[in-house]
Amino acid sequence: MKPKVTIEDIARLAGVSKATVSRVLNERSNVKAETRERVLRVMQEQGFVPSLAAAGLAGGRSRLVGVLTPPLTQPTIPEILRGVAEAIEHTDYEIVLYSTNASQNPTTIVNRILALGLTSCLLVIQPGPLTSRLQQLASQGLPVVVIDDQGSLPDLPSVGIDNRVSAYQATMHLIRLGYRRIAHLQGPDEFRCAQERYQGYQQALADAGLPLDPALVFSGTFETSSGRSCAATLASLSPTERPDAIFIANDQMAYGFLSAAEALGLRIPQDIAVVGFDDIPLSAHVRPPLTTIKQPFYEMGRNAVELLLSLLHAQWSQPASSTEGGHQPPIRIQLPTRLVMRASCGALTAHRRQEEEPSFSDD
Amino acid sequence: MKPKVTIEDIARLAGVSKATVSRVLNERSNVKAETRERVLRVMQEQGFVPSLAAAGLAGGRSRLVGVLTPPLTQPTIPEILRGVAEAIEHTDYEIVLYSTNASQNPTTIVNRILALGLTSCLLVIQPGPLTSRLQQLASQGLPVVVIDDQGSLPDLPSVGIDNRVSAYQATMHLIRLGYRRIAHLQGPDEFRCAQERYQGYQQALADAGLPLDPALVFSGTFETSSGRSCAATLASLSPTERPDAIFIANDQMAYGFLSAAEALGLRIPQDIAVVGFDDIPLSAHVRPPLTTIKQPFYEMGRNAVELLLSLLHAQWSQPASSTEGGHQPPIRIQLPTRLVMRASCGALTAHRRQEEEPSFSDD
DNA sequence: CTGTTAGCGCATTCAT
DNA sequence: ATGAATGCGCTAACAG
Repeated sequence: MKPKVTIEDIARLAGVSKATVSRVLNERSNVKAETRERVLRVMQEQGFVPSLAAAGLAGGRSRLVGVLTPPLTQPTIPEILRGVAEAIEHTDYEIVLYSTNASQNPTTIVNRILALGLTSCLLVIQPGPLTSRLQQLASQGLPVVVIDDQGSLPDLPSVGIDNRVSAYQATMHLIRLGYRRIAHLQGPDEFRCAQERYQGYQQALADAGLPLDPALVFSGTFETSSGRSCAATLASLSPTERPDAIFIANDQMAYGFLSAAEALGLRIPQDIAVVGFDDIPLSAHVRPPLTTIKQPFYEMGRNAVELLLSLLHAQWSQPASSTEGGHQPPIRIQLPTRLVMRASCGALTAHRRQEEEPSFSDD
Repeated sequence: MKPKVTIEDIARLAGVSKATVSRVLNERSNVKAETRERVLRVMQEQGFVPSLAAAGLAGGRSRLVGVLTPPLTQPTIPEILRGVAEAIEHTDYEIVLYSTNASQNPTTIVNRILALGLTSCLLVIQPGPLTSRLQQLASQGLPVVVIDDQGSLPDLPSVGIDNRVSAYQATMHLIRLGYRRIAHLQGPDEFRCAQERYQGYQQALADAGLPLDPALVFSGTFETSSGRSCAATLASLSPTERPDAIFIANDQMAYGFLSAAEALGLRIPQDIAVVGFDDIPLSAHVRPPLTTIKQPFYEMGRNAVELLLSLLHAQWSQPASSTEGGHQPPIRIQLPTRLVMRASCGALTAHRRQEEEPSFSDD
């Protein structure tokens, strides 16, 4: 079908041995400059591209990175993957995509991935239930990097954000706007990020000398429905009992809150100001547009790839580093977040800025 | 690091030759039932999974499907990819993801993909500029399937929708609601789907005995800004000149229209009813929620994979089918679309249904 | 039905 | 600095 150009062809045409061609490909050992150029030229002419499959097999070092993701329709994922793809683009690696749907056991998948022997390293988004398995693999020497946009922060190389500080900023923003009775809708306790965001909320109140009213702290599931029931609860309170603002631990719940609030006659932000967390694409387009903490998803993807590749290369350099965990201190890349101000927090009620008009990006 | 279990191990433990093990793996030739079971058992015990890389190399038939996509942040893509991933899931193939960003020449990428020799077939979403290159490859025998959510309908195996019929439905829906002066905002002429949608619009008017007023047909770019300028134009018309409804060729432009209309004081749907095309996730959440034609993106992904794999297997079965194009009739899978009624078309103004309330899905 | 023999395209020892 | 030989893990002809 397609007469693939092989190293052998190049070798013949350039009048050298296959080994030499391989040498100029991998730039490892020394090749006389003149020879190298000749080989390179022939490769150019023939449009030669080495077979990743064969190279991986022979060298034992596959240049495929496995990327394990939740369903791509989860709103945070595409932007992360865009960062991953862009970072990979600049390397000679390729992405093997393993997109899991909820119905399958992730551990099984991981095992299958590894057994296939295709990929030599793994990038995992939202590790969730398979954290322990990943830790085991990592300690056995498999380069693994975790992107924890949910902030699970396992004992693994990871990139993510500082949830505590970010939540602090969100809460403090409300405080600065003059709100005093500030509620919080938490994520589920199992998520470390939920705890951290709660801590940030607490800390902000404390620093501002505001009391922490347990009656104003609601527990949610990170899903839309939690937002709705929270809104219902607040709507049933008398205006004096009711908080004047709320920090909601993720945008998804905030959507539910907004939508239910509207139906229940609670005006946002006049009756209750809202700040969310994540800044997924929809957040700019709900009514009112949601003030929220922007997670740098794209950058998380990029950084994760860079970290993963550096781990991989480090492993290739140091051949016999203890088969069992060399127990390197787990690397953590923490990216800055940013408060995105929109209408839901009430900051723009006085003087709306054009930038914050509901407009849709042109792509 | 990880002592991979090889065929050789299995062969030794099961007391057979490597070839036999390979045979039970590929289920091609006959193996005595007893032997097969023994081998299978050993494989189970050892947790053996054959190396895709090696199998591909040796057999010349890689089980990796290359998937070429625009940036994942384009709103139609994640849902398509979800379908692709799910379909692949059920097979023993894996996905190699090539996500392109606008800045790179897609033809170069395609060449690189093929040269790598990793993948033996290609799934292309939104082929756009590289259609001719793909056709060439396909005629050389490379299994290629195109998902044309933009409806470019090349001379290649493809899955998509019937844009003409769908546009007809959209327009006819407005007509049935009683609108008589119905405008259309077109996509760019280069896109075949834009033409087809325009034809559907025309046909609907004709069938209803309504005149086609060229002054009510606007040309756009499929981007948000087109929607905005179109809205501006309509706002400048006197109420009698102004159309009472508009069919917009994609949702993206409809967003611009909605957003600008609001700013300009045009009420949707009271002043102008709007129907879009695509039904991307945002469409349920803009104000007012957008009535639109739903493209079955998920199913498109699934069907594309199935078609691609069937092509691939067909090729493996018929060994020497003309190196040059056997010129099979280009297969086309056409999936049904569906009109999703929301508020922007005015159909719900009288009796709103709960289903159409702005609510957010719980996932 | 099953074992034996060759490679797939490349990286990596050895030699020279 | 370069060539020759060996093998990665597997499939695909061959033989028997």
